[in-house]
Amino acid sequence: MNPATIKDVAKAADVSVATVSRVLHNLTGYSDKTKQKVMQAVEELGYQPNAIARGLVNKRTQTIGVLFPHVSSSFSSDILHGIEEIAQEKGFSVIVCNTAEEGKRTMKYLQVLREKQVDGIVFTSEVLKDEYFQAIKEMRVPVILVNTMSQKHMIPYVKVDDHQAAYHATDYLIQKGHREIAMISGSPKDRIAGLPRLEGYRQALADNGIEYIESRVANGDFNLEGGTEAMKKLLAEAPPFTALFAASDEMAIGAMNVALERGIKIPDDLSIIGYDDLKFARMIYPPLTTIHQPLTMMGRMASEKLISLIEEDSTQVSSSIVSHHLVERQTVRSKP
Amino acid sequence: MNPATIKDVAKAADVSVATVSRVLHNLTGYSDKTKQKVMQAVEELGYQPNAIARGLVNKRTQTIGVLFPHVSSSFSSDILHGIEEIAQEKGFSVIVCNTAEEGKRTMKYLQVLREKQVDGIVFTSEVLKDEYFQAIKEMRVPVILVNTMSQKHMIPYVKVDDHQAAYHATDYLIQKGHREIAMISGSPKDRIAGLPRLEGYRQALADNGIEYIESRVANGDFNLEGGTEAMKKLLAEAPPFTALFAASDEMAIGAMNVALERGIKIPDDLSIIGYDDLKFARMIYPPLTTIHQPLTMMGRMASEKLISLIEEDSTQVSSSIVSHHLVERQTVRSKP
DNA sequence: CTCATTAAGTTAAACGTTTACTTTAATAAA
DNA sequence: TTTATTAAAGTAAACGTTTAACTTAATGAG
Repeated sequence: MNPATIKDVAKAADVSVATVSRVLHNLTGYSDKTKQKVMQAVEELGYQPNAIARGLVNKRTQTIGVLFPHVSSSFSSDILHGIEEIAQEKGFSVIVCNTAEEGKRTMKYLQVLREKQVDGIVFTSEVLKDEYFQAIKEMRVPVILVNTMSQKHMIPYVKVDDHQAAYHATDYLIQKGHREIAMISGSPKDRIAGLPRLEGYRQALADNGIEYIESRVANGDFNLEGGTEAMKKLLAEAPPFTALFAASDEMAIGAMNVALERGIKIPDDLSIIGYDDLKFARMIYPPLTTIHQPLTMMGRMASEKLISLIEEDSTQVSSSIVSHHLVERQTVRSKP
Repeated sequence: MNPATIKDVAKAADVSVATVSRVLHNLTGYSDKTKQKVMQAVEELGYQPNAIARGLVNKRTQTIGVLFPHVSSSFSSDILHGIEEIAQEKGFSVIVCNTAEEGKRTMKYLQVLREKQVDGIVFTSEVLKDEYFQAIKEMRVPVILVNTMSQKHMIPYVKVDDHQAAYHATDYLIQKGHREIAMISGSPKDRIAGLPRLEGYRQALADNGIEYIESRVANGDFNLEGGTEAMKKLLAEAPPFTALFAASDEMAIGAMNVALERGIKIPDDLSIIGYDDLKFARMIYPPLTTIHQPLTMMGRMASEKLISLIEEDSTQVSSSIVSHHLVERQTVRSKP
């Protein structure tokens, strides 16, 4: 026996499907008695509405798609967590899409999401290519960018101000008395997370009258291995430094590990500040001082914005720069 | 102008919708000439099929639902990664469902998944209550369990043998010459991940003629704080020990941190082995020796099994015990 | 030339809802 | 009593596909 449909309920309650539908939606146009009959039939048959059929007529699926470059990173999953939380609260489901490195599957996924008629899209941590923008535009659903942005197209985004956050981190080290400050950066070609952090660092130095020395910054590609390599390079080639700003926690940890191996004490011999505040930043020893990005909250905000765009069909775009904050743990200390 | 439908294509190509549908599905019953016309119309109109409408008639949505207790844990996201990877390869989308602690939202989500007509369900890391089982049974879709199992119901699962893995970890310490071995466990009430690991530990001791001392095991609830608390308790109350088996990496790290704070050198003074091999196990210093659970692969396997269950409608259940392995890093050393 | 076969195509029902429109009957107002 | 009003329902179209059943015309066999 197949699952009960609204027709079965109607038959069992001896009314029309329209009436059943009305009862189920709490509309008007039926007596208390009919309502009882209907409810009883629903109960007996274990009826559950079919959202697919509903979606077909409403042209609404109550589903959003979320695109990530790496689903499994701690980073993405924190954002996802926030998105999912709000979505479910508001009656939406979320389809996760792993676009893989370089957005290899982005176009493919965009098409799937279109065919599946999602009501909106969250696009995270990847640069929004023109091609993507066009595809999304054709779908005529709202998008919201998280942890990325587009200067070319007016699309609402949620992100922290990387430049400012990097400035903050660097300035913090300076306030602690450091003047020889190295940096492990992301790729300067990355205009979203790479360049701005590098520039924030430079600006902070400049504003404090500290000379920028190019050999004091090394690119670590945001990951652990990159961090250790960059640290080794810095130790070998850069003029001595008493503090280090790493543009990601992973790189910070890579750097800490080589320091540890070489007997460089943290924070006594070297102060380190990271960026991201991933879960493990507080797990390592000593716990990492870092820039906290409120990822879960950013996910929530994005979800909320997107859904209001969907429901109110409002056309106004509003982006949010969410504020980072610096969490002081134990890897930075004042220079005497 | 609304998105083009198959009717629009039919009109533009001057054929019936049935014909369009057939050429789109590469069936027979049309000439080359018509195919050209249709393809051209598709092109011009930018037609994309509507999966919702298709789902309604096919009774297939090409979508699976995945239930997790914590979406944001590194643990879950590795599994999700594997699931998503295979799913997309096979043309399925995945809806993520965060059931929250204690499965507070599990029933609610099961209902959503039913209404959305998912074709199958992956249920992870949570005990399958009777209530859940009934709900899923009523949906008449295949389920597969990951990282959990049910002795009561015959449902295929993918997991490692926790008892055996814990035995392995403990035995490894013993082979390294340790005989005073403490354990930080999960809750013994947890029959999936808690008890079996504890029993694996006990069994390994027994098989090697080592007495089990109750005060040498402390419950750390699988998380960091629990790990640090348990470690403190052990240090204070347990008879001295030279090695420690922690039933999760997080707890292992918690323990390592208190060791570090108290000047206990790892592995010189104390050997530690963890369980899970989360991403950060190799990031910390010294890198953690631990039991590797192939989470991504488990996700892949689950996805594959589920989809074959969906597609072949085969009714045979086959579970997989996947093999863990011990990854030797730098937190264990032989006792002289 | 007739009949069967086949290829190329069309028609229309079905999937499970929602909803605009219509009908029916009861009640109230005049 | 007649007419308007209202509440309680029913009817049927629509959403965008797929597909079984049917039609038409061309081809070939006998």
